[in-house]
Amino acid sequence: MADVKTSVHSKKSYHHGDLRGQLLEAVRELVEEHGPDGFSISQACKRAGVSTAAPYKHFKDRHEILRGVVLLAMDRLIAAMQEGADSYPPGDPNRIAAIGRAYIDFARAEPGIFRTMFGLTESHSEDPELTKAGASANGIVENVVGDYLELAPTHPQVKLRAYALWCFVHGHSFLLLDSKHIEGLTNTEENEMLALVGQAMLS
Amino acid sequence: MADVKTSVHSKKSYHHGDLRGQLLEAVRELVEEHGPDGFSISQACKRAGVSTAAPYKHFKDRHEILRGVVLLAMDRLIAAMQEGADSYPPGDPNRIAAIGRAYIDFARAEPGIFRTMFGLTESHSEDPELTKAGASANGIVENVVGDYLELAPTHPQVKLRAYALWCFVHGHSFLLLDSKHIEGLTNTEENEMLALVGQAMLS
DNA sequence: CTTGTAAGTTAGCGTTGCTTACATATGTTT
DNA sequence: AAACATATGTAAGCAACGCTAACTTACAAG
Repeated sequence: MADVKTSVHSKKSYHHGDLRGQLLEAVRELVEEHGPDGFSISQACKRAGVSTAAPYKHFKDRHEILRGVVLLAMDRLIAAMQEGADSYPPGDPNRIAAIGRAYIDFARAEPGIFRTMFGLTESHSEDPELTKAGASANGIVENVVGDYLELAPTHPQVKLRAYALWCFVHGHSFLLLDSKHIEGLTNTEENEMLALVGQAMLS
Repeated sequence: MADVKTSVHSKKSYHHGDLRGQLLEAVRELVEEHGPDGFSISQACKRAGVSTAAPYKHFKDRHEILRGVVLLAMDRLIAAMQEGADSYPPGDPNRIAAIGRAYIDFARAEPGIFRTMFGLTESHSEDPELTKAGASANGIVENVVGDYLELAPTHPQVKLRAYALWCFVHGHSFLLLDSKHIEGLTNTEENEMLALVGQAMLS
């Protein structure tokens, strides 16, 4: 029982090592296992090995915990998108498809978290950090589209096309999770569709 | 208090008024007011003027109530889409944009319900009625696209393009709710984008 | 050593989802 | 009409949950 926290330091300090981080991880797992609202603070506490009152030393309420989880997920998603983009040289149309694929792959790999990220009723247009993260993701797409069209990322046409692409990829990701996707859509067909839409949107 | 039930007559409602319907309506209102998970059975019971145990004579559990609310919303959405399509003659490209606009307008008009419809973690690919409703909505789009392309609605190319359009509209609707939409996107610009995407996807 | 503060604990309140047992209204049968 | 079966409501209560209050412990600085 006591060996859990010895991972951090030698002393058997029955003050926790990194409870905040462990809680975020526990909630992330629970959300992934049981859906956006299938988790409870109690369960997360049980996983972290603390009492149910402990989290309130680190988070104001349930919502703030979820916010933390979503922020970390945003970082992962943005990193994946950027990585996808960086796997092709600037101007290469494959860059755009790579970003879309990273987005879709993330939704497939972490459906619970993905749902949570875009399911928060409150705080989405309010929270500055979340807004900033969203803008960051949007910026990646705009940069790549701008490179391709050889226009500034702030150009209205670039922004509109980037947004249209985002709509498509986002919608597809969500429909995938709801199993509403077209029957028998193979991976190659999906890639073809991505390419087709990208092509259509950027010509 | 008692006059509520006198409205209905004999055959349909045995005992009191139409509690099932009243509960569905109460939950719909609550979901719209407080978000997909901001409602409680207790509150709905209070609105319907019954005890908290009454709903369980009509619904198995909380989830089944939500399912009923979502099914009714599906009917409304499908009706709106069909109405949008019917406002233009077959083959008219405006038909496609009209369906998309109906979809988006629904999301804007009933954001809480819209979120709920596509936020249910379980039962989406499982529930036959929901699947059927989803297929029905999909069918509307496929029919219109098929008419336009002068191909059968079951033609692979029709299905793929219809799906791509749906992805776009669905994604845009969701991003709208999350206030992630492009800044200063006017209605006319939105319509232009709809037309542009429709054009691009159907050429 | 004393003391302040950060980070845990226990105990408990109010609400929720749901169940069990009981009460009542309605239609059908006799 | 009386009895029954069924549909539909209530009352009471349990377990789990979010969150708070009050207390306790550990560490670190003076």
